[in-house]
Amino acid sequence: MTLSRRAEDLDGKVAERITKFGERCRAAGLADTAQRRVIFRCLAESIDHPTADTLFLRVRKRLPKVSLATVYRNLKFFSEAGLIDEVATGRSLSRYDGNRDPHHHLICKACASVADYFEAKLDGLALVSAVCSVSGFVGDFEVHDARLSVSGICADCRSHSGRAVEAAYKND
Amino acid sequence: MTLSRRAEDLDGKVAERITKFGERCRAAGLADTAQRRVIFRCLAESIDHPTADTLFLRVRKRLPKVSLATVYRNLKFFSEAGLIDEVATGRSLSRYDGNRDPHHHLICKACASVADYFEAKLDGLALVSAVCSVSGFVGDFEVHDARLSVSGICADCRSHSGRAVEAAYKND
DNA sequence: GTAGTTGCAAAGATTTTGCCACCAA
DNA sequence: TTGGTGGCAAAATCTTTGCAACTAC
Repeated sequence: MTLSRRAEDLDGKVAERITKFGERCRAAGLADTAQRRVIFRCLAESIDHPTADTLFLRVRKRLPKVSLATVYRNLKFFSEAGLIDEVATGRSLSRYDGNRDPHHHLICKACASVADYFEAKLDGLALVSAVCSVSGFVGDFEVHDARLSVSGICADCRSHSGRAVEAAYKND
Repeated sequence: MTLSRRAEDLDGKVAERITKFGERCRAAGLADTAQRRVIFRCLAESIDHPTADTLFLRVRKRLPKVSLATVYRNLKFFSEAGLIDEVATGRSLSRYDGNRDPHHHLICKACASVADYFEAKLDGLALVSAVCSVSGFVGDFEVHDARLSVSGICADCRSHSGRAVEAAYKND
């Protein structure tokens, strides 16, 4: 596994997201700054749903003077503007996802890593449409999105008996 | 809405969980102390998936001398022992759920409140078996559980245009 | 020019830990 | 007894904020 998305993705949707970031930013009332472009690009190119701190380390490689506060601030702005998602992991550390296309998450109970899980059959199972079947509401709750959170143990933790995969990423 | 579960639940599964807590605790190698019983009981009787701090305030009503550290420590122990769940919310504040029966969550983007969502058609077992049609694995990932995280805007936030429901609970 | 943005440092919030007295087994 | 547990306070970690300098529009 690498830190970057698969090549076929990079040439497609990810590249498009990065290209359109500037206009999406302005549409949200946010100035199009160098820091924001790099923060978004680093997140969009990551497949590991990084924490703010992990992303900061990656951003700093391209923008050595960037501050952690700027990363935190903009992750929050992006999230509020719907440009990125905060991942629901059940851990207190916030993780972010630059891919807002419908997909699910595999969350490791041992190392808290998060992997994407695309499964057309589940969309076919009508999970999301079942949830939103009544005009986008469940009772009084206005449904925006429904995702699967699949929890268990990732391959790395099973083979290394609990050693945190995260460790490898921390040395960014 | 109240802070306690519906009466028909209280007389049933919730009461049973509380009754069996002692033996479940010892089975997990944890001593059966007064603090642990109250912490678990307060969580099991809550329907709002409280944060550690909110739960601490409720526990303190029954055990005035309890410390916040004890609540944090035991929530972690209970979670590791599989007695409770940490709720995946996409916010940095950890929330806990004393109900480990299969159910889903409605997570408000505005106030971060979490409500339960029971739907027989989408019950956890059906999801798990759908997800891991091949012997409990998705690729190399060992699946333990699969839940829906439904995000959107809760009734309170829609009617009060964003006022945090949480505020009501904070005054425990 | 002006409003919005950044970096820095400091503060705030959340969670964990060390240590000794105390309690359950 | 005796190892596990709890309370307290301090530390560690994570996130937000105030402010002066800088930048996009």
